[in-house]
Amino acid sequence: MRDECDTRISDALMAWYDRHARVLPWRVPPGSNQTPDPYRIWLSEVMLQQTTVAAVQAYFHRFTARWPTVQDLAAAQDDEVMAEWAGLGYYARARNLLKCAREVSRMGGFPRTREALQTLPGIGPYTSAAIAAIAFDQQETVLDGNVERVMARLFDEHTPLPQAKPILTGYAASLTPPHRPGDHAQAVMDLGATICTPRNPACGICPVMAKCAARLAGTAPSLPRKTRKPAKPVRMGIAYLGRRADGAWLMERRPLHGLLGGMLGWPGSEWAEMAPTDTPPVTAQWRAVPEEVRHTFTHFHLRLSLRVAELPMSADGMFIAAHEFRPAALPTVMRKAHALAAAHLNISEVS
DNA sequence: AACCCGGGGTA
DNA sequence: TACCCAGGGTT
Repeated sequence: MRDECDTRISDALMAWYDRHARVLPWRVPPGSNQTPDPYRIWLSEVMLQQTTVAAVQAYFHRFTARWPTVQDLAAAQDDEVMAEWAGLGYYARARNLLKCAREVSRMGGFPRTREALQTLPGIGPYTSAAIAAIAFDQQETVLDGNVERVMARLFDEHTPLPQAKPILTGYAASLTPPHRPGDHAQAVMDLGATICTPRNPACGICPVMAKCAARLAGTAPSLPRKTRKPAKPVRMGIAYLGRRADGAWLMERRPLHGLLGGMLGWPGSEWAEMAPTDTPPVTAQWRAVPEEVRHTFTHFHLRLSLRVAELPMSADGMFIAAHEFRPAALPTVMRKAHALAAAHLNISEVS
């Protein structure tokens, strides 16, 4: 934290933000007399981790309608929260969200400093700074993908990420003003999201174009530099979608840690680069579905073969009753598998 | 420091 | 296809 900053750039940014701030459901508009609700700021920041604003909005509305306060969320059941999070991805966020809500509820409210916030589950360097600045008006500096890009361009920094992170943090800190640090943070992120975009930045309408070293050098579109990531391997697997005569589905709760941790899923093989062996969870007349489910995760492509069967009422395993089965409560790959299997079984079910 | 962890939009 | 997105946790 520092007391002086480059006011030429930050003033221009703030003036732009006052006129062009995005309207977002968790945001207090610039010039408003409202006080930000730390619960809503925290919830939005966690949802926005590696997730676009467009994808978050509907989830934010559902969560805040169902759980208006952190105490409400703290009192929720784990399964309800995981089901409500389904489809948003990075499911460790949902588990940490609940842990965090319960700690905060027990403490009687959110701590106000970056240091204290960062000890809470799911709150790291970025999110702690964002909450401290936006919800509690503290002079903290956020560094996310937007800020990295804006700083790399403003200062024409060619050091590749992630090596450049400390350098870019220094630049960002040098611009953070003592007044309205939260609006400043949101201004930089709005600039990165709407003007200083990864490709084809709109330098011609940028409020800080006169101070941008990369625009002067003509290097803006190529910044920030990043080390190339290796190509994703393809993994294969088999999933078994068994349905009883009463409409109940054979499912399993995935282990708490690891891929899709804590979510409902279909029993099946491991997902590996070697072709899987066909080992059904229960004995039945399994039929192969001719098409595959294709899905891409963070670090691999999955090609999932499906087997379907009608199971006897006496079959062992965890069954989800027809009236409790909701495709929307499944992670996307499991929802895709169900949609394909249902089409193959010619089941007419409302999703 | 390296690795793990979703899903959707975009060029 | 590859990159991007209001990153954090684990080892």
